[in-house]
Amino acid sequence: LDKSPAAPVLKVALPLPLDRLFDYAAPEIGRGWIGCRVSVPFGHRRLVGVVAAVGAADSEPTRIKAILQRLDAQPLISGELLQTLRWVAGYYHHPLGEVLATALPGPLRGTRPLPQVGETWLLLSATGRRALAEGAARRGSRLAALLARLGEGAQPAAALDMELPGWRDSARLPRARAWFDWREGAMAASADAAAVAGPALNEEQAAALAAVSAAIGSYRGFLLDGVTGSGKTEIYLGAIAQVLAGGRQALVLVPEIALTPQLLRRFRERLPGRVMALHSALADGERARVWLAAARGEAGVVLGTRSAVFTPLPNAGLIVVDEEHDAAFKQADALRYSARDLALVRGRALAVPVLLGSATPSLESLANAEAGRLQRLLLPRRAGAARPPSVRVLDTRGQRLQDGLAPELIDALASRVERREQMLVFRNRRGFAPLLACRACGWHAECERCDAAYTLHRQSRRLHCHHCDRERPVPEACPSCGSHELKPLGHGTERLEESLAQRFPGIPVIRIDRDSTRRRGALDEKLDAARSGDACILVGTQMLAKGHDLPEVTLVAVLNADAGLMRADYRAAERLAQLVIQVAGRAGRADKPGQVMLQTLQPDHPLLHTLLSGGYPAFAREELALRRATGLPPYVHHALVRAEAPDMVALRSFLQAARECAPASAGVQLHGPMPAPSERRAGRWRMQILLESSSRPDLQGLLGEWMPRLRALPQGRRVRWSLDVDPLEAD
DNA sequence: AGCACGCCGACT
DNA sequence: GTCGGCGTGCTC
Repeated sequence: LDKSPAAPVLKVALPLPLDRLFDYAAPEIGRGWIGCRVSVPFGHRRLVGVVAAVGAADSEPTRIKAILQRLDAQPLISGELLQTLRWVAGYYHHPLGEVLATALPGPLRGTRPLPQVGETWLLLSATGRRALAEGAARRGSRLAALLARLGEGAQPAAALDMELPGWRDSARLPRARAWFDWREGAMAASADAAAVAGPALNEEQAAALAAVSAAIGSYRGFLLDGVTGSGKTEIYLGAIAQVLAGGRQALVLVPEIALTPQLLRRFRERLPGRVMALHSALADGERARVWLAAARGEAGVVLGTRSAVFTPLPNAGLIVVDEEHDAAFKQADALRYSARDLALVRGRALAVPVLLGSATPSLESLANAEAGRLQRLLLPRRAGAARPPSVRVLDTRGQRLQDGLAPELIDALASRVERREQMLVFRNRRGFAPLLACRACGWHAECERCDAAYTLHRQSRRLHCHHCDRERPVPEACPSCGSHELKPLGHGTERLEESLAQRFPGIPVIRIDRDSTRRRGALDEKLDAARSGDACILVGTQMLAKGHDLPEVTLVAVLNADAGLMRADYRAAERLAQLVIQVAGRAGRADKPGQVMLQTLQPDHPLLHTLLSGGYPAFAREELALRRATGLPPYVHHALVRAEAPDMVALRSFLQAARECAPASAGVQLHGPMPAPSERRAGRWRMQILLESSSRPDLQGLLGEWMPRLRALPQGRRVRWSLDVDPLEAD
């Protein structure tokens, strides 16, 4: 190989926490290498990196090694995506190599050849169609479900994996084997399926869609602010259909929990053969195939969760972020990006409209609309003329609660049980009881490694720490005084399920939380049961509040609605307001008005008043004014250096040194080091330094100077630390 | 991040 | 006498 000083080298970004590129030699170096993956020798290992640039070496020529292998003939990451990922590395002050590794699906981070893009599709053969027509499969069987599904058109195997677990066994049954045809290849396989027509749009919907349509072909940010049930999805589908008709791609981001088979089915019915899903439940190989299909422009619509924001879109036409206020769009570890913010960054770079939708927009997006950076589209009416639910506040001060429920709530539940209706009891604590305490001496079970109480789980008969996942058996006697009077205090979803089932034996109680839906498909079984319309009481956490349509629910009860207001976290009010509105949105339809009951110890809280009298818009106005007056986001910008270590002294000395080496900047205030909100977690002490500025450029400028110094601090070796730009929690 | 190198305590 | 603790330095 030519190693003369003038020879250009590849500047390779490697998946390491080192903020620089490494020089490698290769034959015929030119710009065609940029964005290609290469396997390279690195110390005693071999790594796969991405060529970020080509140019003159800035390391000693003798130290430059040659690459081992070029993995891509054509760039895998190119154009706008590469540009955006560079921007991400800069904005979040994260090494480019790690950013690239985050953006690539797992299988593409290695040296193995790229998976075949063509998906496997399953469709009915002629005998299969006859079998379907004759009802050859037993009604209600998995085989019958598979036949029915394929009767709608060909299906990708991956979609069936999600919707009909175990379908492969059914398809292989000897008597049924010939009913099915397998096809390798493009989505054209199902192009014969006819699109299901959508409902006619009302006036506001038509206006909103027209505004988005007019923006197709250039960048424009929209905030689609529509109450629950106002038909935001119809706007998405309408805009996507137009984009597809123009031969362009659409990217749709949804929170993890919202990407259910039902949503997928709805998209697929309306846009047959065009929708590919991208989410964490997919096998790695499948994710890689969808990603590659998008990169080749073959995927028309990519519907995915947070990480799908890194999907390549060579023919981009539109980006949608549904439930844009949802915290799940912010990655909470490693590279702490906000998929919602990145959607806007990409939209601008791609020159396509970006549609942020929510019934309860984030205050960030509302402020952006206020400042003219987003165009606000309002859908103030529930489609189909459904009435909004009425809301009652139940003051539990001085009340005698039974099983954690106020008498008025019990009456309300009882009357609906009698009428065989559906109700939903929301409680944001899973487990049986949030506390196990000793009646004799006041001791309570506390995690040894965190500053948090153990939650009692009765089903598993264990104490469970929700902060570090540690589990231990329930003690027989109080470890402090030996008394046997250990008593569960408080009511988690598990306990509510039990007590409601006892109180109302004639009606099924369905619990929906992380514990009860751990098994694959369990959530959908439970939601299907609820959607069947049969009378039941649904008990659950946050999971119940998000997105699922439960039109038969006539009563929604929120227990401990104020729990969030006790906390110092300045976003608690926003989250509570969103939660209340979202949960309330689950209740009622046109012919069955819904009732919402909020059980609280703070019935006079101003937030509740504003929210109940003026709805979310009034709350948001007030809260934004408060944020502005008190100098909080979105009117100032935050960055947070978090650090944790088992050794408190090492932790302090790192953050002290960090603070001392911070460059002075008139526009940026530093606060701390101070203890993190939960000061000890999983045996580690946690502290942080908060940066605050009304100017993003000032904040970015400081971080740009500070981060390299911070990385060079020797004290940093003994702690785990990270930077969070635009953190969701900052106190 | 890994991984090697290097200098000090308790073991076959 | 060695096995192994983790501090520190380096990786094109």
